Amino acid sequence: MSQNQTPRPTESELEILQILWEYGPSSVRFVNDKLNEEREVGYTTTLKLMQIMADKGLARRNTENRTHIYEAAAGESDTQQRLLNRFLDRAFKGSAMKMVMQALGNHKTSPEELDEIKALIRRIESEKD
Amino acid sequence: MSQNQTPRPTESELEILQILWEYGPSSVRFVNDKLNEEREVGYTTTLKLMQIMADKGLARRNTENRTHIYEAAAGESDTQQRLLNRFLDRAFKGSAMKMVMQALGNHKTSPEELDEIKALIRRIESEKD
DNA sequence: TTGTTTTTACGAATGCTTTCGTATATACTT
DNA sequence: AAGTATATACGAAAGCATTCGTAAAAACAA
Repeated sequence: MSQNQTPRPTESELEILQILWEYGPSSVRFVNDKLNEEREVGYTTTLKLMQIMADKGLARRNTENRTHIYEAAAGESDTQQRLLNRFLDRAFKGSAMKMVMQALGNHKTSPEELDEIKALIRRIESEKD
Repeated sequence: MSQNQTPRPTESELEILQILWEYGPSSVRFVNDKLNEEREVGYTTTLKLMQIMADKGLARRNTENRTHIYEAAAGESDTQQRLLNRFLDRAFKGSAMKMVMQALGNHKTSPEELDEIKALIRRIESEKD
């Protein structure tokens, strides 16, 4: 029997994951410094959170050296997909359409981005075989 | 000085708001029954939640009769928009594009829905003036 | 009127997330 | 070697969301 899927991260955990995804395996010090560019967070607060994340299986850590190095256990896209599905259910009763319409409607989307979406739609449509 | 914006609903509160949006002003009994179609929830649990929602300004209630009637204070679209913006920031660092691509890519979207989105894109493109 | 049902009100327990103080170990500096 | 800086570990406090027990009031039924 293998382990279950990694659990859903809390908001603070997600904030840390974003940093791990962007910069790769990092020390607590590094992550805490990054967090403090946004808002004040105590070092031991970040440490504790990252320890919990390792416990939960959200992050892996290398403890060979004194300074432990943490890395995200799950990929960014996988995690986003899971969070998105859940959010979709809760806030939009599962209607991806409604949500996409809201997102496109209210976020001023650039022409280039619209082109990208059109390209994606064409790709999806042609995959129908 | 007027009141601040209505606060962000928690997950349980959102569940109740969905019912209020769908069925309009409702009693605690009605909402609790609806919730119980999905999962078991005690009556006083629902009552308490709805009282808190009234406190927070998420719902308004009419207390003229013995059975209080609650209604959502904010509209569904407004609330969805606010939740979406926040979710976008947290999970997708604010990139609506990335999220839309994920949503379209992984949710099997029907041809009709794709057409709707194409229509929306055309509308956005033509609004450029 | 007396007992039953339905409703609101209140408070408290539980559980989860976040924050941080303190202790201890390890490395670095002089 | 002694003192300072940096790291992990641990536990507990604080805050918030959720759940529910109990009491009191109001309506209804016999």
